[in-house]
Amino acid sequence: MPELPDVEIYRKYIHSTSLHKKITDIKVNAHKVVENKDDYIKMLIDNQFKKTQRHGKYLFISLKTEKQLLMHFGMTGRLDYFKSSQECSKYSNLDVFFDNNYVLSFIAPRKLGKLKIINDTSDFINENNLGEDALKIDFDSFRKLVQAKKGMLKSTLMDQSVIAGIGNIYSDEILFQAGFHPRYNVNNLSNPEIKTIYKTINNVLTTAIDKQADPDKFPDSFLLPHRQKGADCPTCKGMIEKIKISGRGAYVCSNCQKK
DNA sequence: AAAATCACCTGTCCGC
DNA sequence: TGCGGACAGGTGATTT
Repeated sequence: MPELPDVEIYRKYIHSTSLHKKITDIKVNAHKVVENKDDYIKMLIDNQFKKTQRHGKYLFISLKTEKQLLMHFGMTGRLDYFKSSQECSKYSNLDVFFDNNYVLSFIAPRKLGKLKIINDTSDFINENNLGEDALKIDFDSFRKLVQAKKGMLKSTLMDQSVIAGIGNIYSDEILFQAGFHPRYNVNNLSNPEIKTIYKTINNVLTTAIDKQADPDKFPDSFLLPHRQKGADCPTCKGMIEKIKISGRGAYVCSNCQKK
């Protein structure tokens, strides 16, 4: 479930479980997901996690040496920290063993995740053409970026080179709460409307983080607990419909969301 | 430039 | 209950 709020929860998870412990061993289970060669990723052994940092949907873990371990969760990635006497998930891509006999597993059943040792986070962000983090960008920069775009609002929100962190689920939530249809043309937005969207992004993402990114804990006024075809809109009790945008499912209340 | 489609993988859900 | 197809919270390449 890895959009910005989920990745932020994972960041906190690593922060509270895995820092400042000696890494005694690692096990690479999915070579497709771990981009480095075996002898290179082995630099984790005898190393330590020192610090966590998130940018959009990417998580960076600083090592005791100058390097960083990059995590990207794809569509199904998650983490688990457990006693080494317990059994690892059969979908684990990488296991990191600590000297306290605990293990951190990076688990991505569809192998769409990515793990990699990198030298510098800002180089990585630049090379991968990532925009500013959706929670850190200021309004003026956001407004300028949006005004330079054309096309559908949902696509703009999900474009990681514009702002980083929003994916399919949370773009639906933001559009629902801001009251715009996913196909709404960004060119038609007024300044106050851009401001509304900016504030909604902030509100939705911070609320989601606050609720551990668990839709079951979200307020009932959110779309997410109702995000299925034929469900009742929490605002107008009309029907939530499913449409397709760029091959992705988008859920919308055409009564509440401006076309 | 933006949108759609496919590919990458594999588990789960839905309909017959 | 069983089977096949569609679909899944991401990204990147390719085509229209």
